[in-house]
Amino acid sequence: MARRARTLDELATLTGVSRATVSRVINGGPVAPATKAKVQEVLQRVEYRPNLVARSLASGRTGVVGLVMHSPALALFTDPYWSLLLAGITETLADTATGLMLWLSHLSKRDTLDQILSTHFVDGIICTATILDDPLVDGLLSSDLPTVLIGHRRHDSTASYVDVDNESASEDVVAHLVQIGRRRIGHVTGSRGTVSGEDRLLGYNRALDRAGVEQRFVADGDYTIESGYEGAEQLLAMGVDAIFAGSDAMAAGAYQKIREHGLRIPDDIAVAGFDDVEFAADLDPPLTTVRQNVRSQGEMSARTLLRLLDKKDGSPRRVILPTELIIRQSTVGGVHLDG
Amino acid sequence: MARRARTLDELATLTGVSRATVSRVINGGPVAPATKAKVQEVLQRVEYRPNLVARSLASGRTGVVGLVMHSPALALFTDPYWSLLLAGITETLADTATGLMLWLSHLSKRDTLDQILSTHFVDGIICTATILDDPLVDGLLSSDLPTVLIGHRRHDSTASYVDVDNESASEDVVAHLVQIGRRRIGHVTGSRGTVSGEDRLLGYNRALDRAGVEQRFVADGDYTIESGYEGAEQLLAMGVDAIFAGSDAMAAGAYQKIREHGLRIPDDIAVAGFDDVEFAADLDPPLTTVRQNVRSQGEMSARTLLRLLDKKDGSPRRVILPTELIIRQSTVGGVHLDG
DNA sequence: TTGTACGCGTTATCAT
DNA sequence: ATGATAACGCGTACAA
Repeated sequence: MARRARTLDELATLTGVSRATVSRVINGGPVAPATKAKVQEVLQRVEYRPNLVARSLASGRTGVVGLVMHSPALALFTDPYWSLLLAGITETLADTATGLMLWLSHLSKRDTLDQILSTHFVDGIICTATILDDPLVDGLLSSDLPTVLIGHRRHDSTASYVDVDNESASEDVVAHLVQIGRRRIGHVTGSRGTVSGEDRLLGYNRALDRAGVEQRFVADGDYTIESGYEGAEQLLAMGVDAIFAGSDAMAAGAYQKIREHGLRIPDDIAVAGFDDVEFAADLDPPLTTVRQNVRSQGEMSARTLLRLLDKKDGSPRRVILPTELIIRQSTVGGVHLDG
Repeated sequence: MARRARTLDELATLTGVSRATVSRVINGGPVAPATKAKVQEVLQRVEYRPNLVARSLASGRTGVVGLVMHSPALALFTDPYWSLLLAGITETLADTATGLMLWLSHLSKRDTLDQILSTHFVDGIICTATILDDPLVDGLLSSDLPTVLIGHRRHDSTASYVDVDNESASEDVVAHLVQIGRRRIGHVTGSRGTVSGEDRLLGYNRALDRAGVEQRFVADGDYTIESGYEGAEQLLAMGVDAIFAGSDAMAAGAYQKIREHGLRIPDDIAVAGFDDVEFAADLDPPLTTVRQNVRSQGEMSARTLLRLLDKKDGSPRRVILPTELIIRQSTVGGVHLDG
């Protein structure tokens, strides 16, 4: 076994050419075929591994991107949303041998921002943006670090993001409830102040506006099963005949409350959710909901950032991923839609 | 607002001292109180952020550690084991402002190893080691990169690891089954070839050895609910009066099969699991199992690596975390233990 | 106490 | 096509 060469200089003396030439062989510069072959032969033998830190210092690029997932720590490790996102991102990055640095929500936003901006370890950042006004997001956008947001459509002309159209999707759900004859439609909101929560509420209102329905029944939730349970309580007291929950988890909570009241789904109360998580189809009755492909949101965010880094035009890129209304028995009972 | 200074040199000219002195102020070298104050005053104003890449190249350390989680991608984002581990690790690292680079299982082990070893971006590695013979683990251990293994007790004198004593814990479970009068005790193993699977099987055998019980009933599983269901089928055919499943998920599968056979738990068949996942206490009847604190395994692995990096003595550190036998109704029925 | 100067391992810009 | 050589930004002996 040949001793492993650690630096370009060692390789240079080993091959008898200059360090610059070895570098060219590795990075694909103009080299004579003969010397190229000679150097490559040595390269095979000595298991040379370029020092990426040195390379970064010289080239200004690291081949590593950062991922910021700032959310209540508990949700981060409970809600499949985050792991699906991570799955999509890491998978895409692996294709291009791009490394990933992770910032979770253990630090304050201020500290996280500081760390990211001083760490010149990353070429760009993917940042989940769940709340409306986020100093971390603002800080990233006003820095010169290429950034892609997930879940937040910014009106800033400089921002790149990947998102789903929560508002339109919610509008579709509520329009569906109207179409099946419901008029007293309640909404358990997602967490107020979050982008998705507010947008879904907007969609609810817009659908009713368009349908000419005036009465609104709104209870604030926070995406948890419990808040769905409690929100349903409030809405039932108002005499609703349908509940659009801002998440499937809250819909599950509503199911429980509705059942406790001795009411039937959908005969007495139609129920719809949002997310199409795994258990949505297993509920009794199966839940009408909105499918959003979280994993592909992760993929797209990574792809978007890579493109941003690749071409040097800093023009922002915006991606709105499609959603799909999944109609199940919680709104249409046993009725055959196409019958 | 003052323009932000980007380098030590800029700070030097800004303050009128040399770059070295500025560096000393930042890193705590010997500096005269007067100049120190002067420099710090400027430091406040200009939002200087040290370039960690350059610092790394000069100092040889990066302040970043790597985490390798190589497992079937599906399990990675389904099984709470991984997210709990990640939670413990990231939380601990955040305390010391240590960064985290993540390698998931999207690349082959060979490629992953190559990436890690050439990336001089990390000072050390935390690596989950689930299977017995893992080229990735071997590669890391034979490199000069400080490495902490999770879930794998290596006999190599150089290896550091954090693990639970699967063998003893399993022995305790089976001893408990013996103690409540069972003699035909079956075991649905975890995935063969994995450290935990093999160790838990060893514990099963050791307990029966000690109890003088000769008959063994073993069905191979793979930690999934389905394999527990099928393993129970085999064991029931052998006429067991107790089933020790290598995981709670498999125990849940066994419950289902036992119920299909019209048998009662624990009256006809006592059942025990391993992990004490969330749903274990909610099963009917609640499941006797082994609690292992996965989150603290994550914490300890991070702490161990940090210590390894801190003190320069390369002496390996081994941590075996305690487990706890949680006795519930799936083995003892309604009997009061202390009654 | 402070400043000078070298080194870390690359990439990139010059000449040659 | 190739080889010096200057950055890249910082730490740190060493000298002053």
